[in-house]
Amino acid sequence: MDLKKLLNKEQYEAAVTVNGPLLILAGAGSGKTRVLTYRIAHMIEDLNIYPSKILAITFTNKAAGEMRERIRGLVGNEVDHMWVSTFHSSCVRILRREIDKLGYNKNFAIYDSYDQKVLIKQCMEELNINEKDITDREIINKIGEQKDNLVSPQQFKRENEQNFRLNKIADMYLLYQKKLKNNNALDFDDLIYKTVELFKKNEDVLEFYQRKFQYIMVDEYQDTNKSQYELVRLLSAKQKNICVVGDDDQCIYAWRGADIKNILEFEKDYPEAKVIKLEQNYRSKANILKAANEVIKNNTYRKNKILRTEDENGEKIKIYRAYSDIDEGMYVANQIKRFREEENKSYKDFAILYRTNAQSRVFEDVFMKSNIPYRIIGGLKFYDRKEIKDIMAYLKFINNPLDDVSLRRIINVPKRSIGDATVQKVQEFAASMDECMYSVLLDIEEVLSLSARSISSIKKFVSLVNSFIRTRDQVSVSALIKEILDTTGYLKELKESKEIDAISRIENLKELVSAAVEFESTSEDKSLSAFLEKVTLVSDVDNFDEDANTVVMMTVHSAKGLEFPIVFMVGMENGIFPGTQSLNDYNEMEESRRLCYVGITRARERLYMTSAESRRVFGKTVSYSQSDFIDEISNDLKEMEGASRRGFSSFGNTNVNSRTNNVNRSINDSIGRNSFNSQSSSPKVSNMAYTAADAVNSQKSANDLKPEDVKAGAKVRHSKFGIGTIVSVSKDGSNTRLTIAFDKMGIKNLMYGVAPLEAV
DNA sequence: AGTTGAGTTTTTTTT
DNA sequence: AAACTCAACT
Repeated sequence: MDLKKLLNKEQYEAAVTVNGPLLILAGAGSGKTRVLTYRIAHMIEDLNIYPSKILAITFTNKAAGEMRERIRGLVGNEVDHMWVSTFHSSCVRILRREIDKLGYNKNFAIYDSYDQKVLIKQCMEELNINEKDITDREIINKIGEQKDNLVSPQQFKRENEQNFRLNKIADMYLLYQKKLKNNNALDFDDLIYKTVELFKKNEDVLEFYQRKFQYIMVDEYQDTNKSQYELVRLLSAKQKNICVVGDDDQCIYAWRGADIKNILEFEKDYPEAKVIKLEQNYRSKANILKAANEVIKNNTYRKNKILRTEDENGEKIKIYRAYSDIDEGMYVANQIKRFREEENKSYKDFAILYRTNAQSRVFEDVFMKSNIPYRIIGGLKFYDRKEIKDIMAYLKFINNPLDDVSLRRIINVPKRSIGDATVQKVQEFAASMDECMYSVLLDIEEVLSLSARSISSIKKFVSLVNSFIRTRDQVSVSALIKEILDTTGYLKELKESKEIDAISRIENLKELVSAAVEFESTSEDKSLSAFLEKVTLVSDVDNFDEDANTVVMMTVHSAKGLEFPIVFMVGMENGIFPGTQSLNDYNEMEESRRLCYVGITRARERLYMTSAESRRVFGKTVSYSQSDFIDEISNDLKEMEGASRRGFSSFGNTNVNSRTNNVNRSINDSIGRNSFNSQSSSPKVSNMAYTAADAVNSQKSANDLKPEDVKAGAKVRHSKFGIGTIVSVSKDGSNTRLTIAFDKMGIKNLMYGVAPLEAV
């Protein structure tokens, strides 16, 4: 293979460095998948390395599938002997073979976050923990954090016995793990944690996999957490043929335990490591790339790296400040229509990227009305729908009858007169015998406190599920699903139901059957557990089909690894992106900025960044200033788009009618924050359109509270909150934030120069 | 056992 | 604004 012709100098260097530790710092769009693909092909074709000795770990199943196909294009079906998969899938594959060594059964269930929550609630009940004292979410997060960091329940308990709250959570962690094991189930974090545990406790098993995987590659290394780091370290410890690829600037999963240190300190872990930087970008026009560089350089904790391109500048980045969230949506819709008419673009050329899933709603409404076909990636997934979850619970239980969580979900669905009270008794009896509920159901007569009627209902249920369990290995998954739908009466109940969405639910169930049929025709392993695994571990992006001709909407997180000709980053407002949580936390702010960097670098040709002066959040109207990230892009790279606003004539118009003024003022008053400070506070933005907002602002700056009056201890009057005392003053960029304790209204955070304040 | 209604909470981001 | 929870009522 003539790699020198196919790759640039750095890429070539990276592809032919096969032995020893290698860190590839690959900027966005620098062709790292290309490098990895050729690297592997080179290993197989030129160096005659057995494909089965190579392990390639990617971040998503989609990335894995794509890489596999690209390698197949180079080396043919040899690729099928290689492991190309995500951390989670690889671990499942290992655990399916070895987990009995940890005392689990090989057909273990994988609990998704829903199952996890149910089990946590059960634990809370048993330990008498009130939701009001510690929320289930806090507990789930804390336990997840421990698993990401490889802290066992025992260790966590030992370390926190002094702390009342953490000690309680430690008890929860202990009980939760015990229950998981009783249910023969692992949660997402366990998949990694237990694999590491397996390797640490069974040297022979570790050695086997060390010998098997002599060459290891990890993509998106910046997003690995401690447990994933440890897994890779263990596997590569013997051969040290470890190649990691990543971009510290794209680390956006710190909240999930991703440790940016893993990449920044790779050279410390492996002093003999070779480091190669890929800084040549092949994706975006120069202006977009420059903007990305300008934004990210504001971060301090990073490797210095500047992306460059030989491509032309291209269009400037378009900035649009909408009047409202709906206006923002219409603006985007109009741009899409215009591009289609004037430049002959197709729908699939556009992506709408936002910070949170909830933001998709407005765009859905607008696009629906404007007849723009769209798809949403993420949010409520197909497999999260109630009817799908019900049937999936049947399948999970049939596959693993120890699974009490699934059993409880299906035992009275559809209605078969086994009420909560009955289930509760069974559950308690099972707990007292330290057995799973199913085994109690099998000998239901032993539970003395049940009525004859309950017992007969349960017996019917048991014979029903037993028939499923018997046919489990005889029939295909799709046939099993159909049988469940029929013999349980689930479908019948839906058909007779008067509920409005019954029809769409039936449609969804049909789709589930098709999904199973599709699985049967494509998957090598056609077993029930393979199906369940696939469904549980597949993310929404994995199903993203770039050929379907629709506009696509997703979070910036989901967009990682993807690219689009025209990208709209919407909701670019302080309070959303960066979110309120980030505004006062340095690390969060840096992560937000990295996320912004990821968003910008998704664009190939055109980038739009839009915001709105007012929007509805939680049913309330709020107004946020334009994102500081936009200010970080210099003026010669961006231009303000059409300042046309309904209700205003805008350019240079400082003559604002008083009605508008009052409306804006009351919005600001109600949230104690200025929506317009960004423009007025950035004098460097010179050639941008003057808007009504500026007039409001200049008017307001003439308020009665003089700069010398702004100090802690000073008494002030607010037009709405009354008299208060300034508690603290803090500079935040070009804004001055005041914390004021009002006599009647409590403590508020307000912005000086914006809030209607006067000295007292 | 199931339904209604008041009250509460939700938003980060995902395998 | 919508979804969810909990309790009191049929």
